Amino acid sequence: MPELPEVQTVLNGLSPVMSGEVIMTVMVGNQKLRAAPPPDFISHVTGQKILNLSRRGKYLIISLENNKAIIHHLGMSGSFRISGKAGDAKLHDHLSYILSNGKKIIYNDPRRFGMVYLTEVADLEQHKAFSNMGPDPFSEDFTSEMLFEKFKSKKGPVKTVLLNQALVAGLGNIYVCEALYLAGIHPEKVAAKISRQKTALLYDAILLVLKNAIKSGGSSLRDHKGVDGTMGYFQHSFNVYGKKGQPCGMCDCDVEKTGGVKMIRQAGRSTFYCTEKQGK
DNA sequence: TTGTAGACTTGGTTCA
DNA sequence: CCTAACCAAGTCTACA
Repeated sequence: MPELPEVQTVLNGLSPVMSGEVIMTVMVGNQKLRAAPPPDFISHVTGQKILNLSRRGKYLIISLENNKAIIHHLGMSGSFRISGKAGDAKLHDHLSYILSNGKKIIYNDPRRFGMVYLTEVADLEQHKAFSNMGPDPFSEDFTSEMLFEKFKSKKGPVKTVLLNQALVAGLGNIYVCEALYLAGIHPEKVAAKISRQKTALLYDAILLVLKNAIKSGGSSLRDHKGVDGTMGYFQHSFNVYGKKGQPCGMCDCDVEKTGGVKMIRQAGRSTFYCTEKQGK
């Protein structure tokens, strides 16, 4: 499911239910996730009060009273749901927390690309999930000028460069395509050759598309749902993603002539763009 | 060092 | 209609 807006949606749903509660019981399935909970996970987590939940890039962080932090990554298909009753197990449930308020928080992940780590809160920045991670787009460290500076040394296409979490954290295939469209930048443009002015437009576009997607509860293409099962609806606002051959979102040209949104392949991933607004 | 392809895994969609 | 092939929101590793 998860680029930044989807993870934020999950966080917004889980936080009010989990914060301040005590984890009474933890159940870990035997199917291996990409990074399964460590062997001592259950003993360190059980009986602990949850201080708060937060997000860093595409990771969800649950901070506990014993100064441990649970780090969740939802991979490609992970989701959380909140359940009040027993006997509602589903295929691909891998981990569940039963809280002092009686709620059951269940992590489900068909493709098992998800990751669960446990670390000390004080060591979070040094953890391998974050040690090489760029700033969160909503942090003060992420600025237009910083983006321009980072681009200077990048010879690769801007689309691929933006997917690198070490540059800025949280962008994935969908929102990179959408941000480049809003900024009017061709996805194959070499990052180092983008002007300061264009970079400023891109910076604004990234923040705008992420904010709007969060407002919509993320994008529900396949697996993403809110914790109460509701679907995000930002996919209805896509301008180019998944719209091969169709008119782009702000289209005012003749699709018969232009062929509509173009799809290409970059570094093994699909890229969508408008030849009229972003160039050939 | 940097950039790209491949692997991981399951399931939904499309097409012969 | 059934099946096979292909594709997918991410990240890590292995090469060129």
